[in-house]
Amino acid sequence: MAQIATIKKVSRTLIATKGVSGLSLREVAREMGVVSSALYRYFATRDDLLTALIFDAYNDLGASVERADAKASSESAGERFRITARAVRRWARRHPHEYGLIYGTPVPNYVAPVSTIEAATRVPRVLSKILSDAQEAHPFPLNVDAARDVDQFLEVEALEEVLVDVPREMYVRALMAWNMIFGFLSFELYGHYVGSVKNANVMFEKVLDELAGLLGL
Amino acid sequence: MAQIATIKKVSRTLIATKGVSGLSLREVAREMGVVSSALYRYFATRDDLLTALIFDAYNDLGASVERADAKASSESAGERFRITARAVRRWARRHPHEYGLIYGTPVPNYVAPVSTIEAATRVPRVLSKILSDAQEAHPFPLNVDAARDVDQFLEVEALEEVLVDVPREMYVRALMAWNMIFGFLSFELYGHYVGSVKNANVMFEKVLDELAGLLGL
DNA sequence: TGTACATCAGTGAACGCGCGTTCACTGATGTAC
DNA sequence: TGTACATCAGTGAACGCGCGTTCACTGATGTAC
Repeated sequence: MAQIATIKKVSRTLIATKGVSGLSLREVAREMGVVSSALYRYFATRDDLLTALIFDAYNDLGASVERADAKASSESAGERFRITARAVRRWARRHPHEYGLIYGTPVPNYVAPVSTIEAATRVPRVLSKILSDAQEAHPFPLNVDAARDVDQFLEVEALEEVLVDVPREMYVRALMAWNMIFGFLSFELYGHYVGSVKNANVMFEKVLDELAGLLGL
Repeated sequence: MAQIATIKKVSRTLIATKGVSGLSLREVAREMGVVSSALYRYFATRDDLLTALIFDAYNDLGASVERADAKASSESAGERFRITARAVRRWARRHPHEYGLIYGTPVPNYVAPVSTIEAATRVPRVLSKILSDAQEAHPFPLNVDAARDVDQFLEVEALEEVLVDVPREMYVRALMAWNMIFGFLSFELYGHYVGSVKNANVMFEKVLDELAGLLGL
């Protein structure tokens, strides 16, 4: 295995036990049975390693979700929505610390490079495609008011490249659904459902039902 | 000012610049012009200080929200809901790092003591009171199905103590609204709306409209 | 009113630790002629 | 086929740093008789 891949793999298991702030080049090196300065051949700095991990996390999540949707291509839009949302959740539960890397509290003073932005849109793109397919199959009655001032508070030009063929009337609800899915996962993974939700699997399905209703799926 | 209060105050400003993981007793001491061992008179360990800060954050947020709702007591339920949700958001934006302390990625290996749990329910309690008042004033048509298996996946006994007089049919949507508000703030504060939402104030209002609709407010 | 003692807040040195990063280096492997 | 050289992966010592925590201590303030 290329050393870069090994370093990243070890880093991921380290993050899984100690959290992001506990990731240190020295410990990665120790774990690999190599001297710490050896890693500088592959990553110029600790932040560069972090960037690579963040980039990979977005892409790994994105690829999982794309795969799930591809397998569900013959299903109804409502079913596709649920299947892809479940894929997001499955990935998050399997990789909680990588989830934290991309959706948790940002590392102070760390600035994500532009390259991660594109990777970050893979999930929204899938959800968006489902919405536009649904709208095409049987149009959902749209509230005309909902589109009127949307350009006042949303970046419509940028959004149009992700929410392709999704009517502007749906933008707010589409963003809400996206946000709700990740908000749910943060609550689930970070323990805020302790004492209120005892079966997150079922609760997630209920939330998906509500979101599907909101989106006309 | 009692030294304990000073230590906490300095810790909060330190967290605000360096993040939670950057909080160190030595730096707090330095900032106070005191030797680091002096702090051990007040906090037996770094984690104890962290616990105090988390406890305070929940209570500070809870008190803000309670105050906002108390001032809005003569408003309609829909207006009270919006006012208190805005109070949550205002607090979060003014104290982003304390928000992160309680709703961000948990500190690895840190276990919150039971005492924080009660403090954490202050916000849900306010939202819940608004719901039950609304239901009393003009009952919202409830979907009977929504209450049937609720005890299968929710901690109904515990929830009944927070969601007092709120019909079980509303539990799922009530939890969703609570989760959505904090999910929104995490996205806003952690930069996930960069490139899609350009005016979070307006977007937040749209989200509140949708949630109010869902809750029958 | 004065003395004796206890309490309290903070001092300063030290412990052992881990970190990111630099730098001159060695030794193995691959390439060119 | 053999020699000379370049490339590559990793070494090991060192830099300067900050951390949490312990411990015996000093000196000021408060209290009791």
